[in-house]
Amino acid sequence: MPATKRARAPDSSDEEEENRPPSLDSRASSRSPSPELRDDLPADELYKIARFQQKKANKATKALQAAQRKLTDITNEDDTPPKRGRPKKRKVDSGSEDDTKEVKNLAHKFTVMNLLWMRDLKCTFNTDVDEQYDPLARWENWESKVQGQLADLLEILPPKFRGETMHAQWFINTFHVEMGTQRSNIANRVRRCAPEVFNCAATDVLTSESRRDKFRKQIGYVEQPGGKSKYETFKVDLLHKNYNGKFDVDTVFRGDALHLAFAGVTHGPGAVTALKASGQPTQATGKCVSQLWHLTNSTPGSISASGILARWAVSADIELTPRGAQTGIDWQGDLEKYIEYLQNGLNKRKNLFSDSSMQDAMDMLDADEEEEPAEEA
DNA sequence: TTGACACGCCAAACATTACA
DNA sequence: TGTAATGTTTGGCGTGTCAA
Repeated sequence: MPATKRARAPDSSDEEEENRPPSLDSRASSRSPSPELRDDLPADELYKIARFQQKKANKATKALQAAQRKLTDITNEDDTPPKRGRPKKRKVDSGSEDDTKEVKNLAHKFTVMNLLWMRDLKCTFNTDVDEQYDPLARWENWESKVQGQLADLLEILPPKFRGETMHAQWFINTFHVEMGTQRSNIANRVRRCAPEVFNCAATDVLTSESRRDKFRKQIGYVEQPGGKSKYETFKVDLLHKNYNGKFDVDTVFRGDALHLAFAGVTHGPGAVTALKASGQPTQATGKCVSQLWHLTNSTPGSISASGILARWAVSADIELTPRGAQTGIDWQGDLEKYIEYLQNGLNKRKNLFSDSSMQDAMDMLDADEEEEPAEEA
């Protein structure tokens, strides 16, 4: 076990704290100015007011439900005085063995196929669905991001886990822990595959310094006038097929490294070698997650995660954290921008794609006439 | 048919940092 | 200072392949 000193990366969610609505605080909504209702208001204004009132009602309901859950927690708590020393781990509540196993599997799949990181996971699970949530406005603010996460979750959760079960402590904890484990596993795997993926010597990716020296330009590092430097989000060599120095809608998310990283995650390290040699990821001899999860198609989340993992694998960062401790790259922010970009592209193609490969998804995006994303313009 | 082997998943142990 | 949170590593185990 290498005992490397590690500086805790600042949580990228901190930045969002200011924009974060106090969703469980009913007093907050009463501070907000209420739109004025008049007879001569146009339909779209009336719609806005209806949404505003609906949100207020939802907030009040949420506050009540949160209070009820808290009361239940307190009631269930053991009231014996705490003993000295490290307390024994208590099993508060738990699902059946089969349910727990299923939740673990769902969390693993969700991490790879939907969101590598979730914003405030525990809050998301305790947030109630906003019926007025608009997927097209998902990335506008913190609240809609949470609703987007919730929508993603509800899409993958079987009916038996929706409702009260997904508010259960054992369920949230299991999902949380397993997302972390899965992140760690795939990060470890992708980095192990890095020499194969990037056609380089093992020593090139061995240390933070060697990766920085050899690959930082490929993952978006640019020097700016005045001695400053930064990492680009979209103008990144390895995201593109045959990168020509600028963002290209025809080749972005087509980089070989993305395909290889995705193959490594879903079919195992052996598939990376096979994909490079024959163009097809061979079937792993053991069980691979592709089989376990019955994967039939890629998603904006999985394509974005492949982009992040491919970049991170050859970055100077030692750990896969929301914000890189060595590079300062906001990995979680970049991930969300990728998903936003891909989803916007897909929404313009009638909201869905059911094709069987990442290539097909990219082909659809290719046809899109979208120019360079606004934040990179 | 069977045993050896390769491959990949997973959970537990461990390390480190942040925070109360 | 103790604990929670987060991430890494690794050994055990399950599964598929192949040769004898």
